[in-house]
Amino acid sequence: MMEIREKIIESLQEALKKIKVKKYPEVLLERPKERGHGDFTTNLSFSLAKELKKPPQEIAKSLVKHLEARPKIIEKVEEAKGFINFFLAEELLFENLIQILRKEKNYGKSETGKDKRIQIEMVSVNPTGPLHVGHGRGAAFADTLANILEASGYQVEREYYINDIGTQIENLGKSLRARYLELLGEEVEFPEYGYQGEYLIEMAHRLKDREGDKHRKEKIEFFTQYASSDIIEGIRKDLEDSGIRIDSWKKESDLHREGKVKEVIDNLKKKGYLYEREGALWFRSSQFGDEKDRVIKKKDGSSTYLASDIAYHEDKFKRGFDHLVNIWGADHHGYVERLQAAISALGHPKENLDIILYQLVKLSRSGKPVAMSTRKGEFITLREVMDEVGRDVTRFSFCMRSSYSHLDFDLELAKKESPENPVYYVEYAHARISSIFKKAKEKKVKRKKIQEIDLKLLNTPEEKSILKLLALFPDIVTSCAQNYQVHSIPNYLREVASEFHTFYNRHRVLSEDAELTQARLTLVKGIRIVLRNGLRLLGIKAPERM
RNA sequence: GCGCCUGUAGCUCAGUUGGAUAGAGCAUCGGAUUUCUAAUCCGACGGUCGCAGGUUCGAAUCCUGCCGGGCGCGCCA
Repeated sequence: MMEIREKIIESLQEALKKIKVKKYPEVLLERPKERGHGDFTTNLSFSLAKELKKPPQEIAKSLVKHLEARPKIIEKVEEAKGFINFFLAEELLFENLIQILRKEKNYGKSETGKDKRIQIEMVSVNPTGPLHVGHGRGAAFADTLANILEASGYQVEREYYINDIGTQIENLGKSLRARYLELLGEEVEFPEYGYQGEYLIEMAHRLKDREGDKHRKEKIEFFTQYASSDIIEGIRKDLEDSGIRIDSWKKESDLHREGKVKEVIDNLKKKGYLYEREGALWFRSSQFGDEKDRVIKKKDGSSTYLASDIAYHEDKFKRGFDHLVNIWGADHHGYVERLQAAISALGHPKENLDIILYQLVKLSRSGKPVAMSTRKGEFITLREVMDEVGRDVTRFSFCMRSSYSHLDFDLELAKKESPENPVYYVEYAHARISSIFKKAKEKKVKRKKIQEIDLKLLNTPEEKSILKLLALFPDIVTSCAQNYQVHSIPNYLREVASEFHTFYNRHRVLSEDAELTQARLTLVKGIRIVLRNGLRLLGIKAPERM
């Protein structure tokens, strides 16, 4: 479809020359929502009206006069209330259908990001507790976005950054130690900022069952290490079972061990962006748009989380990625500016780092709000939701909404509504088509070669409409990749499924009319390919049968 | 108090860089199948796009103010 857009824009530019307009704004084509307004439309004459001192209608009319219809592309051009509407030639849509069958798995892919390496930092939940629903949203979103970027030709690496050091992790270790000693019958005070969740009690049980009391005298480091790697293992499993791929796991502790944190601090110091005050070392982030300067090394000599994070991003750039994308929960938004400040200070163009925030999930159970806190052990885990409603529903639901929307999630409601989840509507369309092919095989319908099939027989309004819709798929994928959004994919798939179901109810694919049967089999095959490709982007199965 | 996000049908949300008559799903009501899967289809009902101004040919979309909701404002991560 991209080429068509370009061709129309080209003809418009030629027409502009003919009516002697030299200066004109960028020609924008959009897809009208009203069917009667054609397949593409432009408001060009409105933007020209002021300069030419003519009413838009008049400009549009004279442009239309000079727009030669290109028989194989444009069937009709018309002026309407100042807009110029283009109607595509049917042949183009038939040609597109052939392309869909030919490209199959590759239909929807593009080379927008060819030869570009992009890294996505995703999930990166602190290993202090299991993944909860909120994390699940971020993970599903990030994974889908990564799929979309891959489909757009980027070389994508998905990385999980593990904050495996610092006070939180220490508290985790202290908590596990307390639980463990409790089990061994010792009286211990639970740490003030300890993690109170059930999962640590279970972990302590497992430790005791496996290794008895031999860790009674062990130092905190042992428990810290044990607890965090146990939790990481759980997270790894949760992600795997959600179909979420992580290519690389990066530990914060490694950055320290490799001296990268010190290195980056020295580097900033050399550039003159650090200063001392009240015994601490500060970064002049306010010079780069942050609201105030930030501490990078504490009074006690240890470095802050920000220092590690700067080192981490410096490391990513050194690994040669052209572009970095971080998917963060919106609760981290206060952190965006200081990190971007650091990126600029280190001499990287700030456009090379995009931080995409997804809004947090507002959780409730039967209408009652649930405040989630990993520390207090109050949360609904991703695992729980997946067990209750299934992976497909979970992923589809999380990707259906814009990442900016403050999602309401009620577990009871989700359970109740999951049989009605739109994902089944889409999957069902796919299953129905598969069933048609099974039937065709049983009936021994021979498939003709595509060149021999008369696609012009696809002439009902339902068929024409589907053909147009199918042609939009590559544009949808591309625009998702450009805007770092994913929700148009589920919405689009629902539309495709909806049009298919309508078609299915009104017309038969397998009929007495052999020629028509061939044409319609081609059409539904095209639909199936688009559904499959779309579902694959979402990490959801496309069932043959339901 | 300051900052970011957000407010669209009873509910959950779309609405493509400002476009033509604001759309889906769910819910409610009514209808459709001896046919390739009824997890389907068709129809009806449902709106002051939070409120008030402004910008312009044109605003749900941009600007300002107010109101409501979420989140963040540590030498925590």
